[in-house]
Amino acid sequence: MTATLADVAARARVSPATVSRVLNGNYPVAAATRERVLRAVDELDYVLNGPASSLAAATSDLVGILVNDIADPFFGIMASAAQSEIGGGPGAREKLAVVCNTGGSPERELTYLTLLQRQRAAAVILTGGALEDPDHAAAVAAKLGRLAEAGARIVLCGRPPLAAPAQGPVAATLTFDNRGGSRRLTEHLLALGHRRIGYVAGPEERTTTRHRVEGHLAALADAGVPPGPLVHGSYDRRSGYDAANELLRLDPSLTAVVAANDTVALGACAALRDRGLSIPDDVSVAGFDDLPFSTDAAPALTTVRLPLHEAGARAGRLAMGKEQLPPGGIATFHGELMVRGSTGGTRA
Amino acid sequence: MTATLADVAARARVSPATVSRVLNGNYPVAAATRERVLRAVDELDYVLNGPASSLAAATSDLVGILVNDIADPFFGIMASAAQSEIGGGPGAREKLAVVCNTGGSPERELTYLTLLQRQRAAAVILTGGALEDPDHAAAVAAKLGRLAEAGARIVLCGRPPLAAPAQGPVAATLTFDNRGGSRRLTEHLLALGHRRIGYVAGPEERTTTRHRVEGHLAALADAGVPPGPLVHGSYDRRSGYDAANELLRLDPSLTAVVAANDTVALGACAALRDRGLSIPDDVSVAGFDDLPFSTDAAPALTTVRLPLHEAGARAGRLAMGKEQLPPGGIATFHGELMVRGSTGGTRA
DNA sequence: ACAGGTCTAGCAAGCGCTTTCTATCGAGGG
DNA sequence: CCCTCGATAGAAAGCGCTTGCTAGACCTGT
Repeated sequence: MTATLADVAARARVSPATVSRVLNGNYPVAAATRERVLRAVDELDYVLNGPASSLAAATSDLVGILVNDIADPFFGIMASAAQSEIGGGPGAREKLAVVCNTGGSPERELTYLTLLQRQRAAAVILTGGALEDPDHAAAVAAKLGRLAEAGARIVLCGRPPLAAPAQGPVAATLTFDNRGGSRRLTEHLLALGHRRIGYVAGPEERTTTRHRVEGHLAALADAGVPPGPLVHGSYDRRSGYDAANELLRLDPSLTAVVAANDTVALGACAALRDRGLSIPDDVSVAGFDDLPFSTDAAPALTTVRLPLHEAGARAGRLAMGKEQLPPGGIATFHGELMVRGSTGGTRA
Repeated sequence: MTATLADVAARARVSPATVSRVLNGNYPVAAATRERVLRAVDELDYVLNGPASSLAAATSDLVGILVNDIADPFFGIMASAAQSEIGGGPGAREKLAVVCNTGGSPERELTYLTLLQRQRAAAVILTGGALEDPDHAAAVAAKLGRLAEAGARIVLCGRPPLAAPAQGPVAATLTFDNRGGSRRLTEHLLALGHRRIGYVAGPEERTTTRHRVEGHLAALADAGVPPGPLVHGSYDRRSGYDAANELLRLDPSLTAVVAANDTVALGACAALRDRGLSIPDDVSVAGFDDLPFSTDAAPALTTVRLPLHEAGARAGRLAMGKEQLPPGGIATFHGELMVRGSTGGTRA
């Protein structure tokens, strides 16, 4: 049926061992022999049997990238960047970077981790906010430990480091300074004169959500301004729409709304518009992440730009071992406040 | 180091064969024995060795989903839908749905196909427009043939069927009626009175690009309206921005611009705004796909909604064999015209 | 001319699992 | 009460590849 190593060997009149070595290029083979083998490979349309190879070598060339929502460009951008660093490593044996969509479900996250462990993945990148449930965190930590033990390089990207003992197996952690970015955003609003600011938070129990809320509250506290209403929701447009309405119900005098991310912010904008409120004249709105479309909203969204591409690329490189961080090292990426049309001064 | 089947067998005081059978559940095993084995698995934290298993069984549980741009929600939505159908098939052995980002590069597409073949993938889903280069098309067709031969189920989603002989190995093809959708969109513009319509096309040599252009031209031809300027570009916002400027340079009297997709349309809108033109009063703009953010643009984008989620889910089911199409079957999804604020009548 | 290197290539032993074939044990049927 | 059959479990032969070790062949330097 399909050609095997042995077939190639026979055709090239060498031993299977030699073919394997030509293919892996990690052992001296005379140029003439190599040539002959390569020709045979070509003529037979030979394709290495991955499972067999992985079994014998006890490693595979799979690299898993876990994302919470593949339909969200926030993850798409990071995954894309990571993948391009992993794909065609020159010289290195081709790796297969695959993205796994957990959909934010803890079970699926664990399932994927198990499947990757089963495949003896060479590396695993976990992106985006982590769930704060202690049980789940422990389960993930345990799995990661198991994976690392089996030789996988673990990289966290856009999520905080694991608690002390569990962080051990993690090769590198890239975090976003969500707290700081959020704080600067709120400071911007305060500087514009806003005093009644509503907050549309992301899903509860997520690190990202908590950090952004904390930054917001810290800015308010520093300014001696009491926090406005806060409601939680998922990271989608609909949730932003509903939340904005709820916020306004809780406090009709709001002059600004800060959202968990850009998508949610756009939903909030829609709700405000539907109520006949003008942005930013009646209410200012701000998002987070600075996804590509934020600039096309009406008005363009004030938000915090996160270096998603850069972080993803770095994560990819770390996963490939192309770059090192001090073991268990942590690098933090900071956000940049992008002031645009959706925020403005309060009416005097 | 890591526990193996044999370890589990020893602990459960049965043979490896029995453990394997319990795990695969396709052979009668006495309840008591099964119980004992399961306990041992648990106690040892045993995780099946994927490569070994795939090697012995000559199949794997990998399902590849190829996308052109993972950062583009167009693909993200399809991939997400497909993945959720593949993920937790109840009963069935857990499959690992992985998405591979080709970045639109023909080489990477082929590389991924080879890697999936190497892994003995159980199924492969190719999404989005295909390159029309005959050499590449032939190479892809050949690879797909090889994959199918090795037992992989092939599903095309959002791309036209392969040319006659090559379509053979393809289990199912889901196409979008890009031509029809595009035609209706242009008809809408014509009905509004537009006669000078510029077109921002996608990358050349892509089926999607060609079909959308054809639909547009067909509508114009039917109405006896001469085509306006057309420029090609990639599927990103920047490209839309540049193209719109170019279009206006070619014909300053344009009253409407149709874009290859929503992202491009938003770029075009930005360009028009920067030139001080009002949408839709001076120029109408239309997109394609109806991605979630199109509705938040200013003004909201008139576009053609494609049932991305539905198509992706169907593709996932087909890939899993949960659903059948007549062999080599083709299903076509139609787009729905969404008229919103970005298009309006021409000034009388 | 010979001992000691340096290069290449082959042998063969697995890697951990699946699966066919065979063996065993009881339980009915004759 | 012996034999046959169904239900379970085990033995063992691979699946296709990698790699440590060994074996020639050839080249140095002395």
